[in-house]
Amino acid sequence: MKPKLTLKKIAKELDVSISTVSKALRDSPEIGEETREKIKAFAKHYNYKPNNIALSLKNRKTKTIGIIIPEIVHHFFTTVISGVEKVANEMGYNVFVCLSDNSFDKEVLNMEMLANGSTDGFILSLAKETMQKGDYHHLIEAINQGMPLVLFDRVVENIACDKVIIDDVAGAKKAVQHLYDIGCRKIALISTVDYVSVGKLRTKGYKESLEENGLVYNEDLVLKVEEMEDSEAEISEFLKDKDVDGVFAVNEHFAISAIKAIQEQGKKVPEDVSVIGFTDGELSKRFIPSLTTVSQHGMRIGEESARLLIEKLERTPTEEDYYKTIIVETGLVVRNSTKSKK
Amino acid sequence: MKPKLTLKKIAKELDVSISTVSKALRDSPEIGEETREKIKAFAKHYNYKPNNIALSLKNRKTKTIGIIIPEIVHHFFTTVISGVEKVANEMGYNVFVCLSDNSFDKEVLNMEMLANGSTDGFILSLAKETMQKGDYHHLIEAINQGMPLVLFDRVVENIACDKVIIDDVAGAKKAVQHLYDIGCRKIALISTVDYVSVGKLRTKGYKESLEENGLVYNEDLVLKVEEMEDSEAEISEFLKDKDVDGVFAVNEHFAISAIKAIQEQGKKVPEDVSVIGFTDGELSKRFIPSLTTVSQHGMRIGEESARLLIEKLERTPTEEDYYKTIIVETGLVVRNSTKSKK
DNA sequence: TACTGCGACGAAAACGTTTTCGTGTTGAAA
DNA sequence: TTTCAACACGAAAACGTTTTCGTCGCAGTA
Repeated sequence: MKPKLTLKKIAKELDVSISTVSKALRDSPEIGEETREKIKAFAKHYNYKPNNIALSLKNRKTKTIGIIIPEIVHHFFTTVISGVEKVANEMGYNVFVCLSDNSFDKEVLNMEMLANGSTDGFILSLAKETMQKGDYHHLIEAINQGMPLVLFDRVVENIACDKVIIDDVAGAKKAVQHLYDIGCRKIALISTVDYVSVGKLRTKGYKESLEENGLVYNEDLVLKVEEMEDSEAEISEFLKDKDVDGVFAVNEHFAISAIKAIQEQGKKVPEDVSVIGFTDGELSKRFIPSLTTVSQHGMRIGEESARLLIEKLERTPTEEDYYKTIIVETGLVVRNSTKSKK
Repeated sequence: MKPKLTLKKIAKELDVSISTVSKALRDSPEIGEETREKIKAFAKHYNYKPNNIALSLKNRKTKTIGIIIPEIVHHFFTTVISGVEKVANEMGYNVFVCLSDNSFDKEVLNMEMLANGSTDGFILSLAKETMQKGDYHHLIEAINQGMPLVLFDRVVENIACDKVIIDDVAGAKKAVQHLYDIGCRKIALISTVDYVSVGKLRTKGYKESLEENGLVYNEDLVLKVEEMEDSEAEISEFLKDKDVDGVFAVNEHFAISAIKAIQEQGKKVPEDVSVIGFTDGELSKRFIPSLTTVSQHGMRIGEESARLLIEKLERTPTEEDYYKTIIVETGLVVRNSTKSKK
């Protein structure tokens, strides 16, 4: 109900000037001890808090970073957020999360919104629609305007900014290699359509690992799921009567759908077919059988992204500009959806 | 690289005054057509976008609402966010998401941050630690300062603000009634500690439903889980050799832990024991057996919350102030973790 | 000619800060 | 007594907008 205390009101109340109040509160030696204490006591008593907006306008910086993610249901993204928050808070920054819902328009809108003063820079994982369109003008514009940008996970090559990614190829190879090691020889791949960079790269890793182990790549064993919504039916159809002993899925949802399909055919996981996923989420941990997965260390990705961004923010603009790409190692978490080594 | 176009720069460039530029861009009839077109063309060409911070400062409103949630891993909260975003965007508002990580301090920090100009109001679900402490001074302060506040899900009684909740008691009764209807007579409850309001209320519903059906409340059949981390072990211990034919768990994690424990004892779900959860998340849908749950309609909760908040924001302050509590109906989603009716 | 009215634009205040640069009052040194 | 620091404080600009209220010139009217 009280209309917020300002410097001006304090000044009026205590019959001093605004500048005196400001200086007193910031412990300037310019102000006499008596006045200073009086002002500070008053401010404390009435719980004065400086107006952030005014500060931002004055300083031309907001001490805030934005993170735009395509969807929030993926556990991976939530861990990234945690990582970003962690280091941002340590460095005195606040974090605003925005969702693009995988929509190009919403991504652009969010960026414009954040770029017009609300934040000092942002961290972004591209929306699926954006990658499909291949339209990155909004990124370039932001960069040109001097907004630092860090891309993570779903990135695109020729944009001049820092990037934090995992080695999808290596991760996929790790997964397929593990399947090979436990004896699988007929290994299927369930991936996403190719314009999602991770789908493409993980497919590449799958191929390479097959080759390295002397297996041949067989198109019949590869499914590229189009629609997330119908993925379950599509996967079930794909696996029907297929002679496989291992499945590598590029995310945990696909992996679970695969397990269900396999069980419905009367086969057992992992005895008859071993299944391995990507992204270590809640589902992977708690499903029965629990899933062997390639873990992405979302937390670390978030931390690195935030570190890169803040580093850039706090550098004097005269320093040389160059861009880094940080690759965060993947790990392999072995659980019960794959046979044990023989 | 270019230091952002401002009204002042446009004015200088075109040799008119700042006010003229501002008016021209807002299509004021005060400005002659020729000048107006010239200015608009220039602005468009150089992609002028007004500075949000300056606007916020001037208008004393940000057209932004904040939502603070305790944790992001619960699918329920993510659906609430979606709901909030949906109606907020429709009404021309932006949404900032902040996490309290269930920590009291972080909740207070987030609120102060958001209250100092960044947002016009917020939507909040209380952190566990806050409810445990019972310290709500930060809420009261915010309200006193004229920041509208909407609480959802984890609310507290005597705070003067709008609230959006589900009828936890009724939802719990629905669940237990369903167990009764399919023939269960020895029904266990797995709940949280009582200071989490939902735990308390759902326990109440459990009791009431037992009574209504002529069953007696038996403390031995009730577990209040203390630590989320060790919940699995705790639940397993609790169910050991316990003679039950139905389990009502107040969230999906507990429900799944219960199913695991039951299966480990060599019993079958749902043949020997029926299990029902609360909150309809990803896990419930995809677990095997899929979970029968009480669904909370997070999307609608988010929508209602945003609607309430914006309504309050756009009302002239002279109008009468009173507070609503909206109760969103729960639904029962019957899946495979409960027997079918006989 | 003198007044009125209007079209087209500019000056300035305001939002809440911080900060630079005064300015007036002391007390002490010369 | 004069001069000069030191001290304690205030005025004002600046950040980027919007908006109210001029002001100026000119055409139309009496």
